Amino acid sequence: MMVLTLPDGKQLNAEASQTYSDVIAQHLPFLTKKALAVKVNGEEFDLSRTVDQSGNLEVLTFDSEEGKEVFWHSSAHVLAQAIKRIYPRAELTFGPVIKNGPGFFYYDIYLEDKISEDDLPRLEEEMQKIVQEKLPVSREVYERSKAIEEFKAMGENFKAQIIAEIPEGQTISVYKQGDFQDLCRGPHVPNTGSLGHFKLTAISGAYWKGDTANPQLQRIYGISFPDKKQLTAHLDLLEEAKRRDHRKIGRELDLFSFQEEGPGFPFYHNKGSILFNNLSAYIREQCTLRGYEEIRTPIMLSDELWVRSGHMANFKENMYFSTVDNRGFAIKPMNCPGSNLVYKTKMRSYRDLPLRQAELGTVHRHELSGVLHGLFRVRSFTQDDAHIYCTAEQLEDEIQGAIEFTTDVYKKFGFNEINTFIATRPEKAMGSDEVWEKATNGLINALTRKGLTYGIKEGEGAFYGPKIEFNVKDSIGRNWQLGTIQVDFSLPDRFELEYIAEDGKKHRPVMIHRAILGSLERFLGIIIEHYEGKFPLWIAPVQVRILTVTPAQEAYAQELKKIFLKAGIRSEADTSNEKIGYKIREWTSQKINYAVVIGAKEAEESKVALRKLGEQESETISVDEFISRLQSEIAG
RNA sequence: GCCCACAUAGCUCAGUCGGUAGAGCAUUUCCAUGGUAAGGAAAAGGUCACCAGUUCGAUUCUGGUUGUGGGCUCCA
Repeated sequence: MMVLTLPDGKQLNAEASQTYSDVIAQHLPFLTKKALAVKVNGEEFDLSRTVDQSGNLEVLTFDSEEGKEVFWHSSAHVLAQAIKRIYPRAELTFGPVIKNGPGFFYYDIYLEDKISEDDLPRLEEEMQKIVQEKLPVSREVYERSKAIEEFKAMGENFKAQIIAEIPEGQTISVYKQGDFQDLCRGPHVPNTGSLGHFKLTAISGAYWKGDTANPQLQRIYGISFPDKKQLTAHLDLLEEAKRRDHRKIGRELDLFSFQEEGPGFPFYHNKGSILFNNLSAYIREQCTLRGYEEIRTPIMLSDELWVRSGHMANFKENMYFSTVDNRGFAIKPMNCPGSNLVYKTKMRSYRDLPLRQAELGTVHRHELSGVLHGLFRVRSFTQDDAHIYCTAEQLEDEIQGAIEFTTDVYKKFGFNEINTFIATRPEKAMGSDEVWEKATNGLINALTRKGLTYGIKEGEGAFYGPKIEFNVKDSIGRNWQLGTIQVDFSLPDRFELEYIAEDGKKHRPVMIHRAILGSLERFLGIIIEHYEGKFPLWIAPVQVRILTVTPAQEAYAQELKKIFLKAGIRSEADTSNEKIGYKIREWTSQKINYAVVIGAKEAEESKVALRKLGEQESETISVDEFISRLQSEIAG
């Protein structure tokens, strides 16, 4: 007799001869349909397994992350089965569940025939058929040599290789469903009928084990949901994301462009430039309020500096170089070395610390051509960077201040759901364990004191110190990684940074690198998509468009423009020879916050007919009233 | 950088089975003088990304270059 404890503390008795399906059918009938697999004492099993231990039992359904993984992993198997039915010569390789990318799962196959996007509907159909066939999924444990032999006999040479590489002592399991079998750790859903609706979302090339020297594989990405409605909802979300694509909106609203002459180097048009400047001004203002000093360091600095900073050793492939007067220079890929040179221009006292040096620094990084992507991934960008020099004792307070600063800024943009991660010591790292532990604890304590929960990204810290990463969720639920706070014990050493402490002796300060928006370019791209180009008034490049009903109001329109300019309101006038309906349409498509329509009546009485973007009604008010309303809205 | 796809007017896209191209929108001009999501007409606008090759002839076929898009870590 086994005793299983559910997450809510309820206990069930089970016979050793029973399977987990039996247990669920007997004790938890409401879960019979939804159950995909079980987790017993932290380990996941198929429902068809017999109960062989007492302990904690969790029934995995699509509602949990782990349940989704099982669902998607089984979906990948169905994809593979469909591929094998249509392309019997295809050889299977890997078919994992993924966290980011164009699908929830993919399957990499080796096949000489090219599969094209046009072939995907046929595969989807076959997958749907496999679900309707309700094939039971069974698990078998194999002995290594037998498994290799069998997969080789099936022509699955990649699978045979994978099996050969499985570490000694690990169980080799094979899952079968109908005419299909695949090597897999599992667990899987009990029956292909437990799966739902599929959509194959992308097809691309990949390499065996990600190495370009290896054979080229074809990768098919897919998504799946138990419910057709959920699938439709997700496809709608993808459509929505397409509508919000910052590259498209950037062109439509005349914000920025890219030119062949500068791949990866954005050109800001006037309106994009205003947005950029507004972001910068906001960050400057906030930095000043929080006791930061602003500096500006050169774009190009001599090679020796980059040797000293370690960038030549660690970052060279991403840097641009130049030779001037027979001396080597590098264009800065980061701002920290320049900031350190400023630090060293005078003897610093402990009374100067913490010294918070901010820089809106434009850096250049040579990214691989294939990864460039609108404003999200560029080769030249401006960071809202800052370097805080402080004593070890001040570290935690400074980190806490930086956290508060960061979350305040995100909230200003309506990013209310913020997730934080701590990236810990990587394998290759500088500094003693003790120092790392202290720094990591400093980060954890600061987060805890702010009442923030955090995830751990094991081994993902920088080589010179641990970091906090901030993630935000945008208006359509997508996650973006934005700022980081990093503790650095290495650069102060390399640059021999010092301050005179109370004891009259020289000490080494600790350095914190922090960026909130990260890259202004990327951040701008994110808020374009987040707001769908409908920026809040305070940051909008154009806040009001003046629309004349007839050309007779042109003079009044120009007068209003001047008045608005003086009042600090960004406006433009549409005095074109078009009907008002046409102008309203244009104004709407430009997503400008307000329209003021002026006809003969308004011009006569110094009034405006005000209409807000997204609203149908307009309201006639005096110019003064309009200005004071806008000013108070801008002030927030 | 690698793989696949794409590159035709400012934008979105047709088209040419090899005989140098077209629409809608935008632009300009004219008419209409208008009240909250497209009034009408006309004109102008292209070395069909770039460089070679094949051909009597290439925007079209072939190769290369550049740029753009989707991928290229997830692990049986």
